[in-house]
Amino acid sequence: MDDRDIEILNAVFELEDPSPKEVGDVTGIPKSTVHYRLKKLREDGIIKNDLFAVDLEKINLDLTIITEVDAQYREGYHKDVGNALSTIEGVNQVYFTMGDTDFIVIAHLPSRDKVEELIEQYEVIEGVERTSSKFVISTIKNEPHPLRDFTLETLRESILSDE
Amino acid sequence: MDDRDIEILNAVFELEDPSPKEVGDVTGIPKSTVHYRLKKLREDGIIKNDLFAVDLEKINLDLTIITEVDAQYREGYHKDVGNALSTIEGVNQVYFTMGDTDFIVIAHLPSRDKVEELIEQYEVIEGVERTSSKFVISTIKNEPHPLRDFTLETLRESILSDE
DNA sequence: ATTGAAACTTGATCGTT
DNA sequence: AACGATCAAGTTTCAAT
Repeated sequence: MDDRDIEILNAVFELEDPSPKEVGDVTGIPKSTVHYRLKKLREDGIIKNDLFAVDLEKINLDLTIITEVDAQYREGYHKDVGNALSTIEGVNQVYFTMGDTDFIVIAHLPSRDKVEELIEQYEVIEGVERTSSKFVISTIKNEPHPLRDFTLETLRESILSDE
Repeated sequence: MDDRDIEILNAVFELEDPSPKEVGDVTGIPKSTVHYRLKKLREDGIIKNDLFAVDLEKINLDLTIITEVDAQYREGYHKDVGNALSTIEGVNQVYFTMGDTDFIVIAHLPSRDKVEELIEQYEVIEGVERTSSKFVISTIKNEPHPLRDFTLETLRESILSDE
């Protein structure tokens, strides 16, 4: 992972639909070299192809619910409760956070009358003690490519730091 | 938007690196038809090409902070505060939620000593009254393709409902 | 690890139904 | 709107450095 990889990554995330040719055109690096580097980045698990983002609004899945789930502490329960939460239909993100034993869960739903159902599913998980949900009125930002949230300098620092 | 589109969408999100050929092979729909349909879905803004997901851990951006930001209510402040939050480096998701005038903000950072800095930036925004942050110990799930969180039946119901 | 050139695959177009 | 045939374009491979 060197400066050249970062240059390529940056181009990949700036372009909407990157390809060896496009990245090559933008960076001036020959496309066969870009191909070689991208292959390596994929092999190393740093990036994976994952095409197409969806506009949730357009398909009626724009109801977003953010829930704080408290669970009682027990050996291994982070994982068990976390996995149980992860497999519930509509659940998109599950974070296990510091402090009390709790989770932040973000889910999408097609309609408001499914909300009760969803929360019920959270509460029925063994170990879960309390849930507290918020409706999202509007999603102001949701960037599928976190790399786009950073400047090139920050990326360089962050990526090259642990070599 | 019909059943055939849903079939194609489903194949697209099941495959890691979809293409007219692959989708055609999987669904049995001729690739020229798949091409035609995908083009339409793109034109309608339902999907957009957005290649490559990153493993944040591998590039030292795996520190996640979830913050609840309270702002005092004023005409148009939802938008102003939301936009201000959105442009802060590292901020990945911003939700404006129901109830009190508040936001849920998810950010990624390269290191813990940048956290103070981040929160400081939240608090300096005009109208922001209070922030409360949680460190994420582990990200149990974060699915870049929300469609993968649903069964085909739910998708069908949800997508076809508003025609 | 890099790259120019060759070989091959496939995405995109077109014309017909 | 669907799709078979065609072609231009891009991806991938390869050999030399």
